[in-house]
Amino acid sequence: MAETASRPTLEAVAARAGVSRATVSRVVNGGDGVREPLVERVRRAVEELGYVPNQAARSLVTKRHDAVAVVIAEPETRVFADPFFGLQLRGISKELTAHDNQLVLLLTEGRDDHARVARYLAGGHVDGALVFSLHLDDPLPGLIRGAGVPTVFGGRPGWSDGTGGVVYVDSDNRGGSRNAVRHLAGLGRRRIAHITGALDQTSAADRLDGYRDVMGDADPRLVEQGDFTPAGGERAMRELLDRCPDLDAVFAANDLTASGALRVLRERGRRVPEDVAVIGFDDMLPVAEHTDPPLTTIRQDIEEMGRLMARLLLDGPDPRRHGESTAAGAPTGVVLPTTLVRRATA
Amino acid sequence: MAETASRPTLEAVAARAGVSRATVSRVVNGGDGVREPLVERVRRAVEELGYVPNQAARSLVTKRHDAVAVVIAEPETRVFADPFFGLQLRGISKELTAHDNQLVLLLTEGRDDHARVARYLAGGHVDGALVFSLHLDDPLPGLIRGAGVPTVFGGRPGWSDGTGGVVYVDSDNRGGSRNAVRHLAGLGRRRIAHITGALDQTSAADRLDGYRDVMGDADPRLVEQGDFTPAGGERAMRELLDRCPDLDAVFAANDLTASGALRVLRERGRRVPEDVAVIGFDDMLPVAEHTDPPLTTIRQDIEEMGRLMARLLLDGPDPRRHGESTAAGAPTGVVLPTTLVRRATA
DNA sequence: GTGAAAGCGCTAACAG
DNA sequence: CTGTTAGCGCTTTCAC
Repeated sequence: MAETASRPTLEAVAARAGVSRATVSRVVNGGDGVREPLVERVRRAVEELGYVPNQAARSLVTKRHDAVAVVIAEPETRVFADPFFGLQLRGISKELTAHDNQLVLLLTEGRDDHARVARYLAGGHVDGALVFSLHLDDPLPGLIRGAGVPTVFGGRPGWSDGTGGVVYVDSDNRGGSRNAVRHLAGLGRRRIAHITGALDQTSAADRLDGYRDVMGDADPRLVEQGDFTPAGGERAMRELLDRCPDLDAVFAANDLTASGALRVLRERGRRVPEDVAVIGFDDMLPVAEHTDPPLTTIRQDIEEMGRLMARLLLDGPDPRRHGESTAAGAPTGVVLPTTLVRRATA
Repeated sequence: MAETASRPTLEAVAARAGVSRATVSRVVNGGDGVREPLVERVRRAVEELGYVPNQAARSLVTKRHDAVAVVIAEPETRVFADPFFGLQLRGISKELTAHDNQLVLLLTEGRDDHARVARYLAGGHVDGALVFSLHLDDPLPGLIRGAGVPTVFGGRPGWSDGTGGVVYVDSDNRGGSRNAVRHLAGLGRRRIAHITGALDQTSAADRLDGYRDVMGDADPRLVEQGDFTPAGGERAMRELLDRCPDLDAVFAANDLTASGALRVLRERGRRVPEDVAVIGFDDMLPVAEHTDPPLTTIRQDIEEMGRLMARLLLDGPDPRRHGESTAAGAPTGVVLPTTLVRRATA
């Protein structure tokens, strides 16, 4: 690849404006403490020369990079199969942009990549990291914490090993789940089944907990494991129907799962919502609006989660020594509310 | 946000290994021209100290960044609604990683962002750019070419203004399209309709051209405009059915569109494929495998497109003065083949 | 083959 | 308020 063409330096601008490099630097960085006429002259010189600061030189002295890494683990599975991460990225990007930070995307596919990511983060190339760690046993979070970079996690990490101080943003999975099941119960449904997500992710576990909160010690055969995919939803729905033909409602761990369940329900001749009411989770528009019939679901504001993660990283609580307890001693998780969106299935 | 903790420098490693900074530098950068025992000593020192080169310092002198920007315009519309960009990103990421390059993600949402991106690219922060420009009238490509950064476009740009030398990677949309229509014709279908994509994108235009290549001057009422979304597919399908109740096949511009069309077909009581054969484009697995019935479609290897874009940027033809004609004078577009994947709808 | 020295372009004390 | 002066950590001639 080609080298970047040589661009004008501070020196050049200074010469043109007839001032010192330091003055130009001051103006470029906000212009405080420089008298108006000079500011003006420098601005013009910058303009005329098309000067853009050299970030490398700046970083070298400031030790800041104005860049944040976004680490997404295991794209092979879900990533981009549903729009989840895309939306999250959008939120992150907006917030970072507003703070003049760049987004360095790190996608990982396995153990080798973990080492690579850890090395990169430890290398101090970025000011912080936003990490999506999907699985309970993922070694990545540990590596990352070891790297000593301020980090915010997307979704509650599974390894709450008591260290506290882990910063994360999550939806109120448990509460939303309760809401869903209560809604179903309010509709008069009594045999409410649940298709879980991949239970090695806290979001799935939390949603299952929410279901149990409301259902108490209901028939355990009403719960079947899914994996957040339509195919998993189909499989689980078939299983459930065979096992409990009398079920009259299904709460699916996400919209994709619900779409699979819906397909099986139709195939088996159950009317939705007359015979079986269905409710999903996520409110993934392209999915939820186009199932047949349109899906009632629990909405989480995914883009906002992304934005919040970035904000937390940039202004966050005690970012100096992330990983320790804060002064308050509290683990700093932020949980966003969910809302029920009613369409046609429940 | 916190500053990056201070890490060991070249100097420290040199001291520890009992050599000069220059020697350490040589070893770190491949170790050519350094005698084996010394290499060994330095390696150990690096290891023990956990030394990682400071990229900013290196860039400052080499003027290279080992970083590539990926610019995705207008996320609001399609991006991440279908897995297209995600897959592409994955391919890009893999290739960049293999070349030790970082991926800087630039998402844009409007005119303001354009200026921002142009400034960033012109600022020489990255060694090159991978750009997805969706719309014919997008000003972004122009701005980017003006920034003087080596660039590879994803999808054939619409503004082939005769300058030549534009490097891009695209699927054989037109050929794939012909293939689809011929397949339908081979099945004995005669009234083959086409639901287009958003026609301000070259991929949609090319697919329409392919359809016409085969259909010649067929009934123009068999073509209805869509927009690459399921909703657009539904709308267009309804229209088509009203206008030409005798149609016996539909070629949709992408799988999402086909899924919408399928829904309407079912709703109107047409059996697929008996009454109406349907074929899509993309082979977006989560969509194509789970339509009802599973969708026959034209596959394009999206991840490979991404990988190829990155490869082209990194080793590309005459990258020094991108934008000019190459020695051969040819515009350097790379077009990837497509294949027909037969499932149940055609 | 190895070391010494000179910057890369910028910011941050510190003087003036 | 503005200019002068040191480096930031690294690569790269250029001698030895």
